[in-house]
Order: sequence, then C-alpha cells, then structure tokens
Amino acid sequence: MDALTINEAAETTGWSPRMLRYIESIGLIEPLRSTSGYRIYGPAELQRLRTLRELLSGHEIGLGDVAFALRMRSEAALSGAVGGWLEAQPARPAGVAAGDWLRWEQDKHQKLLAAALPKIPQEKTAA
Amino acid sequence: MDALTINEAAETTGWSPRMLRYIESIGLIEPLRSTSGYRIYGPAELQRLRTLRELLSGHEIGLGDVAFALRMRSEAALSGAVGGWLEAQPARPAGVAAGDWLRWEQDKHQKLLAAALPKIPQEKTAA
DNA sequence: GGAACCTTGACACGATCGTGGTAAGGTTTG
DNA sequence: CAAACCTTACCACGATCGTGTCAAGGTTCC
Repeated sequence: MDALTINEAAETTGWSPRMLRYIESIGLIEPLRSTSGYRIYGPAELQRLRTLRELLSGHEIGLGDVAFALRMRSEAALSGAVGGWLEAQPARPAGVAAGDWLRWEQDKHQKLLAAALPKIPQEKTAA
Repeated sequence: MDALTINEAAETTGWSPRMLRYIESIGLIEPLRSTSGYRIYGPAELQRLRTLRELLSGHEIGLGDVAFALRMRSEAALSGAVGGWLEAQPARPAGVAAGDWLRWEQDKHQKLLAAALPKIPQEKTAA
C-alpha cells in the first residue's frame, strides 16, 4: 500500500530510519503524520527518497547541499545575495532588487583596469 | 597601485592569509599570479572578499554553500538534477503523480536556465 | 496485556569544514 | 647576502555532518 511507516519506508528506499528522520530534520522530505504522530510515507515521498539517493551519488554532493539549494528556493533574499555575488562578471542584473548589485558593476571595471596595469612584480628583465 | 600581495590583502579585508588560500582552493576568488607565482589581489578581488564576508554573516551560510552555488552555476547537469528534484515538492496530500517528474527530466535542459532565476513555481491543485 | 511498533532525545564516532600553525623552499629587495 | 616576503604541504583542533545505537516513553494490534 502507499501508507508506509518509517521502518517500512526505510526498507523500500534503502535509507535507514535514522536517516529518514535526519532528512526530515533538514527540511527535505517531510512526511505527513498520523494523529498519534507517526510518520506516514506515501508514494510521492518514497519516490523522492529514491531519487534523492540518485541525486547524491550521481553528482558529488551531500544532503547539506540539497538543503542549501532548497533554502535558495524559498529565501529570495538569500538567492539574490548569493546569485549577485557569483555574478560579478555580467553587467546586466536582470532586475532582482537587492541593493548591492551596483557594486559589481564598478568591480568589473576596476578589475579590467587592474589587469591592464602592469604593476605586477617584474621579473628579472634580461640583464 | 592596487596590486596587493596575500598578506596585504588579508590586512585590508579582514581574512587571514590562510583563509584567502582556502577561499581560492574551493574555487571562489582566484587571484591572478605574478610570473613567480605570487597571488595578486586587485580591487575587484578585495571587493569580492569583503562582500563575501557580508554574504556569509548576513545569511546563515558557509563557504561550502557558496562553493556549491558556484558549482550549480557551472555544472548544468547538477543544476538540472537538483532543480528537478526540488521541483517535486509535495506540499499537500494531493494526487501528485510521480510520473510528472520523469517527463520533467526529459526537457529539463530546456528550462535549465530559467531554473537559475529566483522564480517561484505555481502550485497546481491536483484534482 | 504484551509484543512490536512508533516517538523524541542523547551519546558516540569517523569524516569533513573552517582555521591556525609550522616547515622547507623560492623571490624580492634593501 | 640576508631579511622579509611569498609558495606548497602537512599536522592539529574544535565544530558540524552523516550515521548508528540506545533509552524512556506512547501506540497499535493480536
């Protein structure tokens, strides 16, 4: 059936019950609860648990990484700040109001100048 | 001019030289090198180092998180896989057919770029 | 009512992260 | 040349992650 308890879900997904609770604690896959508090894993949760496993092993990432990606989804400010910081190369912020974006613009220009200025330590010019 | 060595850069940014090397090792902020291998921090790098500090303290994240976000930027497969997994968030005990996910997988490459932007997905009330 | 589940907590332990330190060796420069 | 930098590489250490296990107590079901 599709209403499995934590041990049954663990059995069919390969995760340990402990891990199922941990995965829930970090915000990924939060199963419903019965009236008495028992976790209830439906087909959707089971599927997600299996694909989560693939996701982790497929690419070199951890649960914390997925949890962070989830945060980026829900926290717009976080997503904007991180995205903005990583940008620093394109000069065209799509319009995500974050406030700090304008700095990157200047950054980029300064970087170009710095790269052009050969103030870099000179090596021994042919004696 | 503004071509600082690692210790000078550390001084003005508040990071330790050790941390500057660490930050470089995880792929964030990789300064130019002089012909003899010395790291050269220009204004752009200094600025990024300072804003990185704000980024970390402002939101509750770590260097590894930013590094992961960077990976998501460059590795399309990773971004698609993680995005796809997060897409299937069962918010309610509705009839979320697990088959939709598979279809998603197929054209994820098309919506890959769109997924990078802070776009909040619509919740579809499954009948 | 008792076995077999479930719950939340806590202790534990190897692995990794975020840091610092130090050693062995090139570079720059007074 | 020697002091003062820089480089990489390694050891160390507290904190967190990923996991297991055990304890004390509710639920379910025979």
